[in-house]
Amino acid sequence: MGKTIDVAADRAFDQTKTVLPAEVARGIYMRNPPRLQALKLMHLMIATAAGRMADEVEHRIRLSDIRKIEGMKNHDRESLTPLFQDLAAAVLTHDDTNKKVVTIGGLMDETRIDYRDEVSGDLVVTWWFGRTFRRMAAESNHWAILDRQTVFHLGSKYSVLLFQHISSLVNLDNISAKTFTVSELRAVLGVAEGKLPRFANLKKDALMPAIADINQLSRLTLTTTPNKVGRTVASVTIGWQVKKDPSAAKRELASSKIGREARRNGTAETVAAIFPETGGLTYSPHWLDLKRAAGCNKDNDLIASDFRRFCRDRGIALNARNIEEIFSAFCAKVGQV
DNA sequence: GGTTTGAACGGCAACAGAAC
DNA sequence: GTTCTGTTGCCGTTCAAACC
Repeated sequence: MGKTIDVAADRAFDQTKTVLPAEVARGIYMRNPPRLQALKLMHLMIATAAGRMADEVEHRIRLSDIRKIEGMKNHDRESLTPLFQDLAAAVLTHDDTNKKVVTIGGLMDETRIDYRDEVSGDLVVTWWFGRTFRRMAAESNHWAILDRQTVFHLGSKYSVLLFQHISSLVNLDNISAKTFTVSELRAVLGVAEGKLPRFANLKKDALMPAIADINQLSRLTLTTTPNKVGRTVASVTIGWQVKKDPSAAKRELASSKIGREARRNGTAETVAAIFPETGGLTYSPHWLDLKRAAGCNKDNDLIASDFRRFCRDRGIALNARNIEEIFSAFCAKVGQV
């Protein structure tokens, strides 16, 4: 058994993260990539199975649990069926270069939607992962730990596929960029054959929106550098950095999807601020600026914990509309210590 | 000079989610 | 439940620049 299953089992309690075998995350091995909602469903199913994803067992989830996920549409039997059809059509190709064996198989074996209780508004979905997926998961020694909230909020399948691919590379030592040929990039992004035939379209409609989406909603900042042969783009280097202050992304995840693009482009106001729920202010420049402007020099960790206690005692939410004013007034009162 | 390519711009259908 | 708005995904057109 590979290490990935151990990591998934250890983290099964953590509802905010999904452990994904790197072979799946690097979707370059997946043909017929599913549409966005089906991809999110796949992440939910793998997260639900966690340390048992490689076992030949039945997994189960209720529709009501799917509906609880923010970023997932309000599904019913009719809308779920084509998504499972998508997942059933996804083909995994695993090339074991040591054994010199290529394995081709499905992600899913069988999915059943039990609608006996549909009248009450609930369904039970049971599924068995395909043998190829289970073998891949069992033998996997590399994994990606994905922030579940980010995955469910990403707005296109291109974003999800690129995010899971880059996430599987982020923790590798001494690597902070990877170069993809244009055809590899198409495979990573899951661009169907014959679609977006020109690089200009691929860039404008798939790559750049995905980069912008990931940069806005995740802990990562991605950059792209086209590598040309003459005038033709032959490959693209994608670099990544982990944000020192992810509070803007967290704020965006907590806000409405409406107007997100405008905020991304800087053509609309940013969403209301949220004071960090944990930790100090050392890596939160926005809150540090407010503290300094208020003439306060108290320790960054202490002022944060004191302010959270202050809000808790008075029933003030950390995402209150005027949280910045309240924090500024609090800092001004604390002043120099 | 013809062809290919990237960049910029816009249009349209479909869909999701918010607002009422 | 319906309407409205924002967004995605895809395609087409035009222009300029580079290539053959």
